[in-house]
Amino acid sequence: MSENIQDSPSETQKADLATGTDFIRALVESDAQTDRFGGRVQTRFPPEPNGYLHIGHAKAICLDFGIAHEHDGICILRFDDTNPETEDESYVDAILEDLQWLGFVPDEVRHSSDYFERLYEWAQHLVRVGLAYVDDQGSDEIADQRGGFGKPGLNSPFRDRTMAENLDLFHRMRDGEFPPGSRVLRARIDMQSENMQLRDPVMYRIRTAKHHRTGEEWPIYPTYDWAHGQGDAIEGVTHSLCTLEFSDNRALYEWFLGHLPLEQPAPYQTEFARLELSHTLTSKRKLKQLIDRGDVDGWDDPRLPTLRALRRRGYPAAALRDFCSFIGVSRTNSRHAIELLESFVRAELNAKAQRRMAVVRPLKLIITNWPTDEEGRPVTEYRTLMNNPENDADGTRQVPFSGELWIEQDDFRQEPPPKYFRLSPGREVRLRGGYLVTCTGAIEDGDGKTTEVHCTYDPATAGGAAADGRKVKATIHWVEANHALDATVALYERLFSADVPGERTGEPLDDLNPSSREIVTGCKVEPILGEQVAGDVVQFERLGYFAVDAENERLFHRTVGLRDEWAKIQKRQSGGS
RNA sequence: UCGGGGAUGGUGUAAUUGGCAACACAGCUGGUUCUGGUCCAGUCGUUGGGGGUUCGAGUCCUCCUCCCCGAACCA
Repeated sequence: MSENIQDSPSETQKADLATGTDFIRALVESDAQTDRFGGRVQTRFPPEPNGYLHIGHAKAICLDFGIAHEHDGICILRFDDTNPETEDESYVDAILEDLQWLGFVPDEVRHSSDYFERLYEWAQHLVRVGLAYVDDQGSDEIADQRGGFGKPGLNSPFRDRTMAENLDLFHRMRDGEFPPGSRVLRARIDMQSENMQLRDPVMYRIRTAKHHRTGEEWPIYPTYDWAHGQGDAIEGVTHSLCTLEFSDNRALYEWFLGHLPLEQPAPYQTEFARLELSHTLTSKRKLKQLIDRGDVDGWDDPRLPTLRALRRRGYPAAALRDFCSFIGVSRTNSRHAIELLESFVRAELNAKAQRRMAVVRPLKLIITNWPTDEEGRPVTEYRTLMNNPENDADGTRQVPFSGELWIEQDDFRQEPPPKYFRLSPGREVRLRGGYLVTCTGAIEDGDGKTTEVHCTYDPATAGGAAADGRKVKATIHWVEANHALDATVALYERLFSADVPGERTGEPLDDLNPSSREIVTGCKVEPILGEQVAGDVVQFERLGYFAVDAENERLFHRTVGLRDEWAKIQKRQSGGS
């Protein structure tokens, strides 16, 4: 199930062009040379188990694991579970599963909650040396006293308690003597600091919620700032990589570690820009809102950027990894075009996905000169088609063919527009892997809608090549009508129509694309598609890549469409630009 | 308002650390092709603004502008 990604070569040519160095790798490299950590490199990936992993996490994962492994170091998966009110075991499992799918195996799995006892000891140490105190105020008062940008804060009236009193109170907090919210332990730093993070930040709060691992053992819980760097130090992390919004927390990270009796050199934090993608969102809160409102079906709805959704949609993990390595890391806030991600998906799938034929919007095609049997039914024969012209090793398959076929409605026009190469009266095209056929006419219903196309075939063109070397301008796909399987196809478009959801109005939901999903039933697919299993991704020739749904093997999710030259031409013709 | 960070084509990332601004995506043109796919060739186009140092500046100095983050007992 898991792949050894360190040893596997880049999956695509593009990935080979990825830059080998970035500012973080340069930093790590220089530390390795100056022997700051005795030549050791260790990282960690620290998700909070309160939501699902998304494409943004994939970037961090590739970085954290990539850097450690490049230096023969380890990367620990650490669940940052310091807030029992929002965290849950089910997310732990989901994160493990998604991480493995992405292709990474943590060298160790830990939890911040493993360190509660050690953290408690260290906190007492800080109290003893006068660097932490118990504040009896509520969160509103503390917030009021914190001041603002350019406005210094006020010292808490409890800031100068004696060490003995602080220690006693802190012990009693731990013993559960006080109600939630009544007291906190604060670091005693500087209420005048221009860095708000340093204005006596809270280290412990009192909570009665049941913790998913420690149960009711602890009535007090460390905050992120008090747990994170300490967890890094306990594990032996050397390079603590996180996103830009934690930049101001770095001073606090260093302050805590600088005042603790550590045996090893302290790890240090480096920030990088988080991954943003056009036409989508990675905010947990907003994602949850989409689900709660019913805009999407759930956390694995293929329109979402969560890893489970991407997997369900058919995005190969290798494409995600290649993409992440290609975009690199920097400190510049930016938003990558989702088209770039898609180009990696196509590159990977073009090489790996087997070809199949499927007709999404069927139109009957009758070959009027096709032989029939004694009972007047069209004779069936089997054509041999390549499973993947990009990879001979994938071999061939037999596909039934007869004089009664389904073709795509788009592939016939009674009156062809300029540059339209497909079927229309009098026009000859190739049925892929079959024969050259010439359209002799079409039947319409009362509303002028074409219901049946009539053609004659040239028996001398079996396989699709004309003996006389004559060329046709189009090759279309088909499915033999009497052997066809019915299927349903889910066509996806961008979830948000705007490049940057919410840029106009401030509300991303205003930019929701109302037609981000179209479910088409009554599709006709070749019989072998009945043998695909959940998660398989194939190319429907001329249409795109499609993934077999996990529960319904006759439901195909469109992973991504093929590049479509004809669509571009039409767009230009309709005066697009 | 204070502090921190950032700005290179349409988009994103690079530039041997002061020496011909490159790569990819997107676009466009053409070629190949039994997928209007793939592939191949070509093409378009870039250092936020002013001043300075220098033979030479994306890179150094200086002023300005704009953008992002920060005032949870969230992470």
